[in-house]
Amino acid sequence: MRFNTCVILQPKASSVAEQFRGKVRSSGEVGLHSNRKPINEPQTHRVAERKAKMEDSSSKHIPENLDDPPNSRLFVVTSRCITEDELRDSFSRFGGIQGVWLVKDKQTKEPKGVSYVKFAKSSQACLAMEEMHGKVLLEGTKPIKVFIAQSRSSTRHRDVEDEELTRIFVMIPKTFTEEDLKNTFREFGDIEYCVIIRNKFTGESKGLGYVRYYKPSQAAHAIENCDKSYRAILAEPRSKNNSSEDYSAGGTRGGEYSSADSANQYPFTTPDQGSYAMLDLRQSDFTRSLMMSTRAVVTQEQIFALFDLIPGMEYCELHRDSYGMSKGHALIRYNNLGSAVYAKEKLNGFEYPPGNRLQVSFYDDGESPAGRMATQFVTAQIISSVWNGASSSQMIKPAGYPSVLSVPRVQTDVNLPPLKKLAPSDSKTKERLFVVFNPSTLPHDVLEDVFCRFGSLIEVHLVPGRKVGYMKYADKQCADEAMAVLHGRIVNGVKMKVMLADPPREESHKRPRTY
DNA sequence: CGACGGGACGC
DNA sequence: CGACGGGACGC
Repeated sequence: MRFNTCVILQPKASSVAEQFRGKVRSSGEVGLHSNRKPINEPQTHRVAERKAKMEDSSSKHIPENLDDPPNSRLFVVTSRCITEDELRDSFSRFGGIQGVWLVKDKQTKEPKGVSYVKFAKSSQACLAMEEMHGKVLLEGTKPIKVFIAQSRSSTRHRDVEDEELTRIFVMIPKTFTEEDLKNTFREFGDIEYCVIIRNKFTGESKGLGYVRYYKPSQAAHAIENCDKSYRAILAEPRSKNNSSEDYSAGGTRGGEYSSADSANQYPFTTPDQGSYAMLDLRQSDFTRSLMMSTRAVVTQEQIFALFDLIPGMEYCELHRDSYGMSKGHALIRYNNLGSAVYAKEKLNGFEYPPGNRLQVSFYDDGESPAGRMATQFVTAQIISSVWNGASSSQMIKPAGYPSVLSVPRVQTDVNLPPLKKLAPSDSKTKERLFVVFNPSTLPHDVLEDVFCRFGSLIEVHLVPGRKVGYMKYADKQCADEAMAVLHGRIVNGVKMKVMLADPPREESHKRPRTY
């Protein structure tokens, strides 16, 4: 036992956050410091299988990786007369000490009253900080101050605040509520609050969240021990926010749409939702009205039924041109812009009756600046959202709607089964297909349209910048059938190789618990 | 040939 | 205020 120093622990506040970190003014210097070499801590290295070479132990480390893992090193301000052994003894009860180092003056070799204590884990360092800060180690000396050491590469000279050590940033299922988040992470410590990052307009979770603990050791414990699939890391402080967060067309910033909730309308166009309330276009007849032209014989009832497939139609009238029956045009109006844009997207070029392509355009032909803006805006949302899973399929009428409307978008040399619903996005993937496109990739929505038809499709994933993608299926047989039917086929002029995907890179993660 | 792996909060 | 050592793997 090298416990020959009487360590006096003065009971004080236990939370670092509450404690006063007063200045230490060490006056006299008692030239008592240990000159012995650093002692090898029983590290958990498994270097055993090396050539027998460096067996003479006591020559190596002070830990090489000073900041590995992050926040595992303490910066300790003490009396100048503290020894390395005394420090080590004081902190060893928190476990995992990898090194203790007293800073000394370069010239005089006198200790400067500051030292570093390296732990194996951040949680150990944090706990030691919380417990030891403010303690009096040597009778008659000032209480010590204990901080997480700045990383060696950092040039900052500020103390690391608890604020930076108590909030973690995690990836969670989109279905998680704040309650779920709290229930998941409270096993690691007392939680001050949980926040889920949501789409500001729709409230839809982005699958990311923050958990604020009361103590750094709790946050560290969570990061070290929570399921790896949460990818927990320390959250960057909010204050020094990245200066450039632009909301404009930011490329991969998709997903800014809502899920359906109200019965007969597209949620992103409900009048009381602010998406583009600023463009006061919702009540404009022009931007909600479509013109349909046809050369074939159609009846008022047929056209009505067709455009009524899109929710929100409030007016539809067919006008026959002279000498009836050979030509006609119809005026259709919806009660919201989104429905009108969607109807145009889906029905323009649609063959009805078969062999006859309908022409559908905006009544104002999209020529007004406001109309163009609105069209672009809503179209962008629709393209990425319509076929995007269970929530959006709610707004599609169950009978016939999808299969009828998707016809003009996809041309292929194979007879496709009708559209099927996507599997819920949190379904477990049972099989993945790897698809190579030649000469170029296909749009996401087209692929979803094609690959969903065998059932249980969870998600289409296109690899950015590559001509390949992955199709995730919740059912193996569905995936196999898709592969059998689609391999080597041509969709919209693009030939596809459809293969089983290699297993994803091993990451030994358990799946997130589902409560 | 043709391979995935991610992340940020209205002041 | 109170901040960064000693010593050198071996293809």
